[in-house]
Amino acid sequence: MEERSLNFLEEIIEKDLAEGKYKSIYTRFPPEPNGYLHIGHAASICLNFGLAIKYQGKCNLRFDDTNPVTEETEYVESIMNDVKWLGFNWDELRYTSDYFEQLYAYAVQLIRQGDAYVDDSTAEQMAATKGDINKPGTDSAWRSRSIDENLALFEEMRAGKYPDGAKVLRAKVDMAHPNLLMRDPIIYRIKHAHHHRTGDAWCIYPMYDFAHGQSDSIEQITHSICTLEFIHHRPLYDWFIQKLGIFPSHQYEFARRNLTYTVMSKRKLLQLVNEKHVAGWDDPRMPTISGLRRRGYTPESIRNFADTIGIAKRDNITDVSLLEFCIRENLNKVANRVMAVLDPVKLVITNYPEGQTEEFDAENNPEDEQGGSRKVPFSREIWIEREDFQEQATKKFFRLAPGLMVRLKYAYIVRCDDFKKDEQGVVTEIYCSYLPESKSGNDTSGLKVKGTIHWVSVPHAQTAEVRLYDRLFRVENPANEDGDFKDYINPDSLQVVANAYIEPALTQAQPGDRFQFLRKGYFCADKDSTPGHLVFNRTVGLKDSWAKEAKK
RNA sequence: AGUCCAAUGGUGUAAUGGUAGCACAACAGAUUUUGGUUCUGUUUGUCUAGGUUCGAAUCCUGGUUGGACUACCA
Repeated sequence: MEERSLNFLEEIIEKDLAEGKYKSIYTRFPPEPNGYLHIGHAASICLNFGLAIKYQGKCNLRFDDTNPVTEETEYVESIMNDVKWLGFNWDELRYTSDYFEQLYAYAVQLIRQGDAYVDDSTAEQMAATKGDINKPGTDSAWRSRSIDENLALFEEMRAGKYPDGAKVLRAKVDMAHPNLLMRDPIIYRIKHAHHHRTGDAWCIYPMYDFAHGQSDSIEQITHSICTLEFIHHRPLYDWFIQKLGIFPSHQYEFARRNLTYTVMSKRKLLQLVNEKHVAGWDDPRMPTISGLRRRGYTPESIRNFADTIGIAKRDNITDVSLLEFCIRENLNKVANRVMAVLDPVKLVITNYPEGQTEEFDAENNPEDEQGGSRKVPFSREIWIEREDFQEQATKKFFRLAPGLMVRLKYAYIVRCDDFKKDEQGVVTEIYCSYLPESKSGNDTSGLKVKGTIHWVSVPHAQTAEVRLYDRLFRVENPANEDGDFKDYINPDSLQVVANAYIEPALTQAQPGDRFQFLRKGYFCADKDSTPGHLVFNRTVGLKDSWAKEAKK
């Protein structure tokens, strides 16, 4: 087992455990069901569930559903699905809405203690009396209502006597506090809205600040981990726990994870979906977990990525090449190799008898001794990749050009003798002769060739649609650029190859199956596939040192 | 401007007063029936100025830079 240093949360936990502050730890992953989870959430999921596993504690999945206007059951389902797919099991499935009655009682307690009051101010009036960063706020005219009046009014709010916005319940903290969140924050507002779980039972809903900490407390969460932007909420979080005298959960913050060449805010992702810049939340170009899944990413690779980037408290933007490294590393070990030609040109082996065919053994995965092999048919005419031929070989080009030899993977060495072009100058056929004694496995030719290329036999070829995905944005950090982030969308983020040629064995592929298309990259059969029409998504290309060399 | 948070190679992250390390990326080479994989090597870093100390990335002070906060969102 590799010795790894602790991150700052593990240090806190080990200290708490060592000092006997807690017998075991309890964490939670608390998404609001108002969108799909993305790779940043995946890091948070791995963190919260991972800590619980590492320290033999527990971790809940809790939906923070206090705003009925934006939340939907569709999101609840996708979130549960994503967490499970990533490989985690929650101890308890909870909803903040489970606690509405308890939260209401907490609010009443605060009123009785003189720590909360009903305010009739409008939103504008409240903003005007809030003060700002440099200026203290001023007390609301309703701040000194009697406890009995507050109690009665709050009950009426719940009973539906008032329209949206007519009244709010506020905590009585300090209107001059340097932390704006402590200037008598709103804790309940009136919303005559249908809730995805409680239906029309309520017309008042608690605010985040009056729900999150209390929910943590109810669930006996010991370490409540959230992102940095909530750091200013911590004094309020602690204030409520202290005033209510409930289980003291503690909040800890870490920096949210960012990735280059994408956006990570739910609002922006929702825009991409609604404005049809992508085909949906699970479009393979999206950084959503469902998008990555459809793209062909494995749970293991995402967990490994989350582990590798670690956690800290400083702003960050991780290079997407690290994510790509993680999926390549995983797929290299488990994905079967197959041959597919994406941009075909015909190669004729002039000295191979017409009508003759052969079958070669092809190993499924050189990285896996148990991977087995399959048969690949061969004939006089084969499809090869257009980029594997040059009319005049540039320097260091180890593939086909007149006079040059390559090995056809699993088959023979061929020498290029000639080629044919059409009126536009496009190469239409390449003529080669093969060396019968160079047969793969018992090559007695004594020849060494530098290049090996993939191919598909023309009469045996099947077709498939192949979707070549690239990064969604042209710039590293679209959210930081001037103007609309959507101006930086990469127009070539999807290229569709309508008719790629694939070897016959591939027609057995089921949606979700992952392969390495030899020399091209890793691909995943898409859910759009039908028995007669296979669709493959490119997960990620292979590292391509020739592409770099060719640019020089 | 007030409060809070953070500053370590191109990127991410370690070193918890004692040799600045790891991964990705980049570069060079070896191996290779994938220009893949694997292996070897190389380049690049402690924001700044003081202070404490035998010794500071680490502790202290000032500065600089970046971020967060002024929703009846979470």
